[in-house]
Amino acid sequence: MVNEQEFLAGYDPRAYPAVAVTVDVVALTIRDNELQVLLIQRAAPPFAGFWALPGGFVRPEEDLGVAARREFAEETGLGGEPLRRVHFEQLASYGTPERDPRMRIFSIAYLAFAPDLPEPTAGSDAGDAQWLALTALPTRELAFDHRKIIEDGIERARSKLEYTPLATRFVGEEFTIADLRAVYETVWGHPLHAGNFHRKVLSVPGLVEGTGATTEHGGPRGGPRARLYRAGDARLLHPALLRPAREETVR
Amino acid sequence: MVNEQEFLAGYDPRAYPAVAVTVDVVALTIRDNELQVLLIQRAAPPFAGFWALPGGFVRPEEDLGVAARREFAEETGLGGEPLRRVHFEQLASYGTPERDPRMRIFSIAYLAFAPDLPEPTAGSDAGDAQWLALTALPTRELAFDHRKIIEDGIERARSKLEYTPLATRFVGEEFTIADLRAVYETVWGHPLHAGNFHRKVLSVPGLVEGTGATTEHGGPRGGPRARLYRAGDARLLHPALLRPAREETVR
DNA sequence: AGGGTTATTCTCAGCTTGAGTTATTCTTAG
DNA sequence: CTAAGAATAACTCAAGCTGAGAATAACCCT
Repeated sequence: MVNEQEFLAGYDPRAYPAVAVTVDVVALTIRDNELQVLLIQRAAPPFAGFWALPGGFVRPEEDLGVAARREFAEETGLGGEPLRRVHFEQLASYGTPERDPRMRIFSIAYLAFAPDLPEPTAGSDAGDAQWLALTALPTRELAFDHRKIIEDGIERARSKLEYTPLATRFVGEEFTIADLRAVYETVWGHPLHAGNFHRKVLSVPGLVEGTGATTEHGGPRGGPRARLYRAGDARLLHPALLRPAREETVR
Repeated sequence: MVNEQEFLAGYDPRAYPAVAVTVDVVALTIRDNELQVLLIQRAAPPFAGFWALPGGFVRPEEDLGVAARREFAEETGLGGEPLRRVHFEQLASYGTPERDPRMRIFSIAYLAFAPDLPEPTAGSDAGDAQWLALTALPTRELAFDHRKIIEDGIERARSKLEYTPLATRFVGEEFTIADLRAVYETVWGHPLHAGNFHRKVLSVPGLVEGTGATTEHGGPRGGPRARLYRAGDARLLHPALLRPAREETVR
């Protein structure tokens, strides 16, 4: 047994089997009223033909968050202002020795939240990138431990909706309370009481601020014009917008 | 620009400058009514004489969590059942290119919560390991980005007390409600209403379960014998035990 | 013009919270 | 031995928040 000092001082890590560090991005968006995740189809082994998260090696002088944004941008063709509206945060790291059959690869996963984006095929250099609905995920063959990473990302997203204004990242610059409610219902996967949600959203300080304007028309199936809102300046929601407790998740 | 498949398939990462992956452990405990963190004093450059988190390289066939536990055990001399009572969880990863002057080192930080432990000098192989009160931290010179890592760990601990039974990890097997309250007050850094805390702890399902026994004596300055409790089987607290909102943290 | 749909506002009971109080048990100082 | 001080545990009460349901009004479509 040696301690850190001796280890760092007396040992050349280059003598170790090489390791590599990648970033993988769990990019979530809402399309067609479904939560969708960005996947690319692998062309080469291992896991050729399997679907995988966008990601790749961190470059020598590159910061982790920068690498995650770069990988996301490469696959989606997104840049400039639209890219700035996408929220990135570090999710977790994965480093089981056998997670990649070629060598020891540590992956630092990032979570990205984007408003409704176009199919990524146009303008990107990824031959086979696509948004996939979460409901279609169980039947897909996923590479490496990416299924686990996606599950972790979804759980993070669900809980972050509770106590941060993250939901506003899934909608456009201006939105209605119903738009916001649709985000919560989609991510949490069950319907909410429209009246109570409305009351709650307006009562939490800094969640949304009114623009004074309304939608041009009512909804496609009727109803009055809805008021438009912008994201407020809160970074945490107090009191939080809690999802209904499910007994199973507690124990 | 190449995508992940081409990159992984066509590029030998060994041609890159070598990178290394370490784990660092933010181990928190409560001693003398203060939140304390485990630090070791570096003997060799860089940052010789500075204090640092226990940590070291992840071994070739070693899982991340295992590496974190190993590093913690090496510094504290802890093993067996006492070590099993320590809670470990992954905190975050740090990989800024210039965070270590020698080479590109990615660090995956873990957070550990332990009940009152002895000074780590006895039985460990770390010449200069010690528990340091958080209040003494600002005047210490810390190596690398370890100050930032500790801050992230503390914030994580504070918020995990709210919605998990983590506080029971800072006390012994059996404890009184007052013991538990002391944990919350110490970690959150401000006093709580004893009566309300008592009511709340007993009303959250699965947080604690009574043992039927009481303490042998009353408190050192008087008061009746307190009932003893054990940790319950809840993994999440519903409803959560929220810390009083501080306006500054919200925006 | 009328039926169905939706945004927004109300009502109301039940629950939780913050703050304060009370009864009781125990330690310590005198 | 006794009184003062301290802490546990239980209780009260007002205020705020939640879930459920309903009312109102604006708007789409046929």
